[in-house]
Amino acid sequence: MRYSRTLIPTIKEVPADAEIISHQLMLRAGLMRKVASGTYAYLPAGWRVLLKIMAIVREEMDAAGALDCTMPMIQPYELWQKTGRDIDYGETLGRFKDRHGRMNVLSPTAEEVMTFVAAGEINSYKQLPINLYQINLKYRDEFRPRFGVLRSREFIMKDAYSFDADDAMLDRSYRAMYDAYCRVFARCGLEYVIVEAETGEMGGSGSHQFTIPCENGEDVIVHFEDNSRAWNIEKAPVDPLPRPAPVQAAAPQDVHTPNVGSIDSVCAFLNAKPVQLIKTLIYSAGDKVVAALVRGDHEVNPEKLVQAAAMGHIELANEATIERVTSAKVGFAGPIGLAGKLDLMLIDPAVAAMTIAISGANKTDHHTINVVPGRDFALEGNNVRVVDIRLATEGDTYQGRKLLFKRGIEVGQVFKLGRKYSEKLGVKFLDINGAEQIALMGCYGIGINRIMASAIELYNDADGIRWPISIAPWEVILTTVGTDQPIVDAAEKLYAELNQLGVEVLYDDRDLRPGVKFKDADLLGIPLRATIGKKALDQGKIEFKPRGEKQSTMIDVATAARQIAESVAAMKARLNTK
RNA sequence: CGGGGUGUAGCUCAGCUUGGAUUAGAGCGCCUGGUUUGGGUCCAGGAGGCCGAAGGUUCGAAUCCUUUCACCCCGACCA
Repeated sequence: MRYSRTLIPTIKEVPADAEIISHQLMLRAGLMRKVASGTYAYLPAGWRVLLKIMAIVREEMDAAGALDCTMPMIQPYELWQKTGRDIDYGETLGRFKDRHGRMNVLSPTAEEVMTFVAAGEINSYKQLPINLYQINLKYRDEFRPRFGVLRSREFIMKDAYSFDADDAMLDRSYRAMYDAYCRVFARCGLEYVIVEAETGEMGGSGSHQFTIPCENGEDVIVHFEDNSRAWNIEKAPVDPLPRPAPVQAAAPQDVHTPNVGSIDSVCAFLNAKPVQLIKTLIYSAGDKVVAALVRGDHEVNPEKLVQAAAMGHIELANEATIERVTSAKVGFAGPIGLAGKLDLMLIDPAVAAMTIAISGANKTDHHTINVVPGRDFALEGNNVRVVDIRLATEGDTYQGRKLLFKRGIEVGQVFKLGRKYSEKLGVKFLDINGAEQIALMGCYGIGINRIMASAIELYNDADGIRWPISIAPWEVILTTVGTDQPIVDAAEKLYAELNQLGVEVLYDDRDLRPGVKFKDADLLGIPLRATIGKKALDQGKIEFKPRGEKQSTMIDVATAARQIAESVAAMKARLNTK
């Protein structure tokens, strides 16, 4: 590709509305432009990067036996109603009515269609296992798109769906994807961490996330110091605190705390610390009401809560429900005498481990002091249980080992879905005995754009991007200094030779000062640069230099193309075998 | 959806508090001519704006008021 004939609109200044480095560099290097909040146009150089990432993903998926296909982006709403995800997804699900008044969904993911299609075609155990995948645009009407391409409304995802006859087969399908993902991210040149994850709205029984640790990540990774295990914050387990020996304490007593509802204001008013408080949160699950008790300085982990409650979709109760259950305004719920008015009360072990606590009094503008868990409210009972329902905090332990936190970007996730979708959409087959069975499923996603952005987050310097060669828009940039005929002739010849050898080369043939061309080359982040200038060329040499290194080596014009091609191959091989 | 902020040239921004001599500006980018050629040359000339939109106040509005839209940040939410 000749630089003068392509469109790579680099800019010197940092765009005002780009906060994180990958977003800034993608704009500055002319890879993309914003069209609206959360939607981007990819320009030629940026699109080349995405194409290369997709090619790697395809190769590894194909090698793992998955089958490339494509599903419609516009899907009938009824499919989503069948699985209940029209509700679960909420406002994030993009939908529109067509001219006939039919409701449609803009695909945010494709479990429903893929399962629907599979249901029509799968009817024998002989067809299993099978794994279908696509690389396609996805749409999610995010509350708040941000961080450039990391949380956009429209993005490219590879999503694969396996259909399996039994648990062992699902395990194998899952493992094949897991291994393929390791290869994909290694080949993309990314350092990644695999974390144990929750399945969230996807449903299912097991999940791992592939995460790129970096400062600007949105996900919190909880891990052992030696990285031998890591969890998504949603999943991270914590050791329960030991139950204290019984203490002598005065009887519980209500105190007047006018208009003091939040933890902070209660602490200020009663001169207490959050650790001394019991936070009582009221949730709804359909028509059931659940209370969740955590210590004042802890947060409820919604995923753990859903698991523990086992009532399906669960959300914070509305004001009316809270007032009905607690007989008080919002902000004054407490555990004493509450269990009888609920379907379920879940108590975090850290609350059970408190000696003397402060809680809401179930009376507007009142709190109760001298609350002793186990004495003033039961820890066990028909509808009362002590169970881990909180988010881990830094300093917590698990299996006696310290838990550390770091941030990361989620670039891929694998799930065992079980029968959640196949049952509702009818993926049935006859087993070897002629008995009807419902297929087990797994689903496996990779965020293509996120790979691009996280590679930049990981590899950049003051001059710009430093692409891993496997996903760089071009492998080599050929730069001429000056426009003397011998220079141009040598460059044209080398350009032709490199193309012949299959090297992806961007030939900067522009009549610009060398400084400008070098700056553009560095900003764009092409891993190797060949420079043809008068002084060296007079001695039959050209300069060759990896991005980011000061020193260039002189190579003979005659053998330059071959040497460059060898360097490219060596760099790629290093990523492939990692 | 709550809180905060910003909309002025393609980009980054000044001007707005205190309305009028600013004929709406600067730097970068763009076009023309010259100059220069190993890390974003220099000189000269030029094109480019309903000051986000709509109402209002005023003799007079980029500037004050009201409404609205868009975008960004924090939060809530989220595979």
